[in-house]
Amino acid sequence: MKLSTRARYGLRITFLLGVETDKKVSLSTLVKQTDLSEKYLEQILGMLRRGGIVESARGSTGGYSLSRSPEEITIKQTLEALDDAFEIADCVSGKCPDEYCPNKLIFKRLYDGIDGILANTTIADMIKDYRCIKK
Amino acid sequence: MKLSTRARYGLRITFLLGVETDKKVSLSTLVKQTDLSEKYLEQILGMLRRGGIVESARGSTGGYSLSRSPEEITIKQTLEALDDAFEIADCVSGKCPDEYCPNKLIFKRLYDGIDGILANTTIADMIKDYRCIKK
DNA sequence: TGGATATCATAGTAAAAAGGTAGGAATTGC
DNA sequence: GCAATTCCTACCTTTTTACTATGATATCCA
Repeated sequence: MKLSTRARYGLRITFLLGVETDKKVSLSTLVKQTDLSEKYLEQILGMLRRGGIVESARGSTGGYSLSRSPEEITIKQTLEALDDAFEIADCVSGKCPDEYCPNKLIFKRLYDGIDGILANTTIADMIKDYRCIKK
Repeated sequence: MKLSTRARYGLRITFLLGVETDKKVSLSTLVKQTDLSEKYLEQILGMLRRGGIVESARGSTGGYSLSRSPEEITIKQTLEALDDAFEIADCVSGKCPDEYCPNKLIFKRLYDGIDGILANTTIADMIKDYRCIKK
């Protein structure tokens, strides 16, 4: 039940792009801000792009930016783009072979709790929170 | 963010023992009820015992039983015995090197949500839920 | 038009974790 | 003493994680 490091980095990157709304930020700039290797970061950005979280522009003045405003990007969407399913167990998605699985209800409850938080928190919230603790 | 299979099995075993309160259940009986290998099950039961969830009696009339009543065993305690930390990220436990980590607040929120559910649901609740869907 | 500066796609790889298996020792009841 | 049980722990195989590395492709601009 841990989040992958990729998910954590990805969330952080999305946050960084959220702070710079509407500006294209190049990979090399993000490398400086995160201390991650260029290639690894690139891979994570690729996932975020394919997941519809970020947009990219190629060429010498290219870079990355959020595909929507931070208010419209939920943490759930971001984590999903990074392949982090947060699907506690197969019970929840109905793949459980056992119709009367005793775990089913508790897992469902847990899933709904997590889902509610992730789906109702956006990148904008992260930014707001951050500005709050920085003061 | 998936629960380990060990955690799932362990929870299920705890549930099974909860149904048979105060009776000693032997490993071989549990094998029949779960379709898991004897040795694997034994390992899981060992963790539950060391975690204070189940008690065991050796010898030819031995077996396993819950160490407390189902009402007094939370899902959280059970999962902890099975090494499933559900500690989303190090941020939460204060091991984050970055004092102003932008992920910190969202992860904290998530952790608290999960923790609240797990700490307030017991094996007795699982049994009640189960009897409910069985009807 | 060519080269500098970007992103894009994907293969490879070392280390760790997950998911078991296996062998044998210790305990208890009869 | 012997059968039935739990206990301890080393080992093994497969999958996943967390990167690294290589090269292709696109765009701007002098």
